[in-house]
Amino acid sequence: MTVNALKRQPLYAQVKLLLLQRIGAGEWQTHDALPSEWELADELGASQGTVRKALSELVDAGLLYRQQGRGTYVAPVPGDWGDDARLVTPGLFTEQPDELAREFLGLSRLNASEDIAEALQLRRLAPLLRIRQLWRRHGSPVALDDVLLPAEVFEGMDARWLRGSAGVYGTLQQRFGVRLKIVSEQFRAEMLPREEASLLGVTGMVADVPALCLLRLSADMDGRPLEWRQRYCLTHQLAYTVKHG
Amino acid sequence: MTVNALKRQPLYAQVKLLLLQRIGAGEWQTHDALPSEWELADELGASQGTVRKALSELVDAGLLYRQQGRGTYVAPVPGDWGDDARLVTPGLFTEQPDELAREFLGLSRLNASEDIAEALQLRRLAPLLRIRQLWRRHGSPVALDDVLLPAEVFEGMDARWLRGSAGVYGTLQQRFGVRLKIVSEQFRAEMLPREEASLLGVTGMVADVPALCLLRLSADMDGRPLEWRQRYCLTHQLAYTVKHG
DNA sequence: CAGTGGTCTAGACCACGCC
DNA sequence: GCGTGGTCTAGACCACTGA
Repeated sequence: MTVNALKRQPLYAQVKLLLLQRIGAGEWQTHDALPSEWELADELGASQGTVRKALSELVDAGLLYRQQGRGTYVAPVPGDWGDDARLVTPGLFTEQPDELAREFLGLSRLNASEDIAEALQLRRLAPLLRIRQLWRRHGSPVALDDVLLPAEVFEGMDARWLRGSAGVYGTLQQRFGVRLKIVSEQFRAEMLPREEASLLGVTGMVADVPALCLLRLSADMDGRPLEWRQRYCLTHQLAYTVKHG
Repeated sequence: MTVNALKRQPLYAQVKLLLLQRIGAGEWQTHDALPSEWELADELGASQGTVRKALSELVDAGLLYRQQGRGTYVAPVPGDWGDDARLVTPGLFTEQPDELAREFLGLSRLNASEDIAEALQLRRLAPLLRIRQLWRRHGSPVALDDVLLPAEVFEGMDARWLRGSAGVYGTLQQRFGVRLKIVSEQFRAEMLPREEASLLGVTGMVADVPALCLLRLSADMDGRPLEWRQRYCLTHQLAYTVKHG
């Protein structure tokens, strides 16, 4: 490597970081081809094998995909359900899931509770952005999201962006160059709280409904936690399915 | 490579498969060191880099672990909760989880329902082994497992083995040389059924309790589905936490 | 056919654990 | 100091894609 021996990081890690930054900066758009492994190797003064190792890790991380004989491409940003999670019929693991329609409900501000401040490594009562959105399947509400983001990091967030089709993760990538990665998720069964029941259209006689409550913590590629998401799912006839590695 | 060019598999894949078989056969025990990368390379007639690639994939798959400067070792078989799942306090992602005690309840036989037969790629009504076990935290029941396995594959299963500390996955590894890997999991919120409520010690006035219902499909390293597990978790004060890769 | 990713080698050097 | 895993290189060949 010509220059970048500044840090005592392995060369492939430096290459990976550099590519990560250039992808984040939008140098290549989704489904654009990167330069070939040899071109990158020349350009960065590393060998093809070293570049290949860096690219492989980015492929494993889901940021790139490869096609033999063609090239290496920028992968689309995963939607708000991630690459591996879907809502399908309980017990049927091979079922093709139906598409969910996203409905943006609102963008507001609030202050971090103690738990959330700790998880996001913020001070208590730190300002947060709250994004609410509803998921519908065949027109019926099936899930409700509360997405909490550190307000200082995402200053200038515009509700109009969130009405678009990109979802929260897509918007963060496009507007702020931040790519989130799920760190940890918690699942619980709860009786659906009143406010959420109302938003999910569960009212009247059948008000006492159990709901799947998902808590998600996500971080950027450097590991800085940036998202706390709470999702209520109606799993009366559906199951929250996660495919493993 | 000297001989093994039989299949049109890459050499590293053949090496990986060979090591997988030798590990499964018990050639090395848990925490035993494998031969060094160079020794394996000599022995198998491959280069160190090729052996390294095979080992790396086994490390990624969780079967081996490495210690720089020391060696490569056989990883312990993960417990019935997997490497990444725990029960912790909701909202606290960094909490150290308390240990769960496992209580074997029984081994019985039944015939596969349609769903299960399909998921396990068996004929309808195929015979299954059913293992029931209870999980306690600080003495209180918190989860109940029904593990269903194809009876023909695990003929000779002995209840005494399952009383031991190895758990289901440990027993399958030790007694049958089969290592399972979680393929997919489904989460739902349900009202706890009567039978499960009774086993979990939820009785009387507070009988109407929501429970987290987990459905898990696992396969061996060749991808053959071999386990259908249903788990009810009491998530009143706990959350089922999954760490992501 | 040329260009790309995918595999493999031999050899080198580094960083770490341990005696 | 020695043996281990961890990195890096240069060069080779294969398999696939698309003009």
